[in-house]
Amino acid sequence: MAARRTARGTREAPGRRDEVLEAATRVFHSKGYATASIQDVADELGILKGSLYYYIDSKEDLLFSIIQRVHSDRMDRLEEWLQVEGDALVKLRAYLEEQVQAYCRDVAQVGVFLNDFHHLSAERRATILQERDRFDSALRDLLRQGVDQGVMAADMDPKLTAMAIFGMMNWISTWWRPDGPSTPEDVATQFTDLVLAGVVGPAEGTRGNLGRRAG
Amino acid sequence: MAARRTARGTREAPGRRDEVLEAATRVFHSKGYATASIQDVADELGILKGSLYYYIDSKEDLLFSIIQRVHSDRMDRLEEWLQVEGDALVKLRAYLEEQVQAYCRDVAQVGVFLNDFHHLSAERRATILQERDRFDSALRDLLRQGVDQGVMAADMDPKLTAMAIFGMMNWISTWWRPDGPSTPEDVATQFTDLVLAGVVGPAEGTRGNLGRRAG
DNA sequence: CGATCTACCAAACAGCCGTTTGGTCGAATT
DNA sequence: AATTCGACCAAACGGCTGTTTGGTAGATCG
Repeated sequence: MAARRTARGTREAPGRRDEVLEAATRVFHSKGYATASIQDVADELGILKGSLYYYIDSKEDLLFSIIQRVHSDRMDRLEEWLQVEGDALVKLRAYLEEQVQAYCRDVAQVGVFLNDFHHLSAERRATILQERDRFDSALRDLLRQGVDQGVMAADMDPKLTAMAIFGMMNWISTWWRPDGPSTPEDVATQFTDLVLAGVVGPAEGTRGNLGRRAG
Repeated sequence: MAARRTARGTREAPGRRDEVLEAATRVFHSKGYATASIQDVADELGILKGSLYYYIDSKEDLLFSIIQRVHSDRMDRLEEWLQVEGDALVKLRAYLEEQVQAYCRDVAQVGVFLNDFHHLSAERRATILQERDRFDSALRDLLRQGVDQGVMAADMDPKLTAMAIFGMMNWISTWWRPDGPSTPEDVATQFTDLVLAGVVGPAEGTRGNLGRRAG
């Protein structure tokens, strides 16, 4: 079996540790990190709460492990997306379809990431916030490019529009359920169509005149 | 001074009690209900934590008072909005401009309502959920009418589009700050224009073809 | 002037929290 | 066969939590 060092700190059997993380993810997602107790996580696994400390260092460490995992997944998807070629509309469509589907598929992890992010220690929060800024500005930059290229409405504000898009995506974790009526594809299609048409704006007249009574 | 009954349970001096609610709202909004302690609220007011019980019955009672207040405000705005006349696009514009601005102006209260709603007792939660359903379905119904009237895209799904709109509105409480760069009017304008153009869809061709490569 | 009421303080309460320590028991290794 | 190791149990720890109780200085009132 070759050299099989069981050195301290080396995670050798990833199986059980992953089960712990998954159980904690479910518990944190449904009760919230602050409300959920170590006891709750232990119950979900069927062991005593003290036994959990065989796998974790602290409760916050458990949260960090979960968040780090989703976060790096999300950053990986961003890197891949940056390779997409085409104009701003093509890239925006690719971004939304991929991202929205992922937000549904990993709904529990994403939910913990978004809701309980601020329970991390200051240093850990800062580490992740730094990368998260890259994530946020990527969308803003894309929208700005769309305006500059003339394919999106001239009076569209990239910053606020980005917040609107993040809002509808981030909110997914609060209502979407895998056993619900809508598939990840359904959500992605509807959200994408809404935003795409939205940033382009109406064909007739200026953007802000839809649904406005003559004046 | 006429009859000035100081009957038990009658809130006679609304001043200080309101200060308590406002302090709790600030604390709950920034730390979250579960994390925030009665101690934190007392510190914000500059009194001892035991003294708080002169004004409240329990911590959950405090939360309920806050939530009930925002909730009834929101329902009041809904009632007023139901009186607006015009086609679906006119009504949607009125809805968004009013709602988005209110979500900014009462950002702390709305934040507590959305984030800590699930910490209420089961009965209280059920009471509010019932009315909240009316709130949610009002927007869904409006979108459905828009499709039926032919002023909105035929392939737009009212349920999912409503969730997208709620998402961008509800997310406001997590990022918008009164001392930030954008005014409530800015946000309302951008969000409204985005959604209005979005639900109508692009003029040329079908809705789903924007930003899609030929195939 | 005495009584009542308002708005708090001071101190304690039980209960749950995250965490630590020491032990156990079967399986794997040597 | 002896030892080590992985995976957990059992029980305790101090600390903080929400809440209660009893008291009190000052304003108000009759």
